[in-house]
Amino acid sequence: MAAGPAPEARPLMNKQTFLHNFSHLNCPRKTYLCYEVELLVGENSIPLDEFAGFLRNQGAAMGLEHRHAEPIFLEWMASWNLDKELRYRVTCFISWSPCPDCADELAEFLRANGHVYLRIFAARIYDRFSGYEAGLRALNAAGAEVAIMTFQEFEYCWKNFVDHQQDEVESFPPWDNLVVRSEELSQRLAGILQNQED
DNA sequence: ATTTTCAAT
Repeated sequence: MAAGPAPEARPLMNKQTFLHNFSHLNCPRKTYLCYEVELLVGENSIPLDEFAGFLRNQGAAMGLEHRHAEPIFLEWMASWNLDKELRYRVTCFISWSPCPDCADELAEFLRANGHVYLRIFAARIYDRFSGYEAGLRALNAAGAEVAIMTFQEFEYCWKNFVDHQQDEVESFPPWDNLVVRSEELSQRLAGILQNQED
């Protein structure tokens, strides 16, 4: 292998931050979003490591504009200038599912960017605002795959987005009832996506 | 924390 430049050390999430924010046992007032991008070439997908990382929503500080995680992510995506002649799959792992407004913004983005396929795995369903069901359906209808994170996705994030401080990746430490809670949320989401009413 | 929702819907 030729010795290229040192790989960019992309920021990794603190272990406690991940466990606290993605757990079903908590309802933190903040949202974390991990993302990765693959280039789709024929039957293959090529991970684009320069477009992988995580972010969180902004706000809660006095005087600063509150921003949900999704508009920030949309801004980042726009800055990447992904080639419209190519096809990409963008995957997000987000600790709260998108609120109605963010779901609409994401749907609008997808309508304007047919070269981007979006998958969203949410740890929990954010149902604080009325219309959240319709928002998730709109996102789904715009072509996004919307799903609940299962053990597999939590473990994947743990391996790929979390700082283990050592070379060896510790195995993901699941919380109580992870599998059951994830399954319940998946059932609930399936009902939301199938339903035509609110 | 026996925390409960991207805080102020």
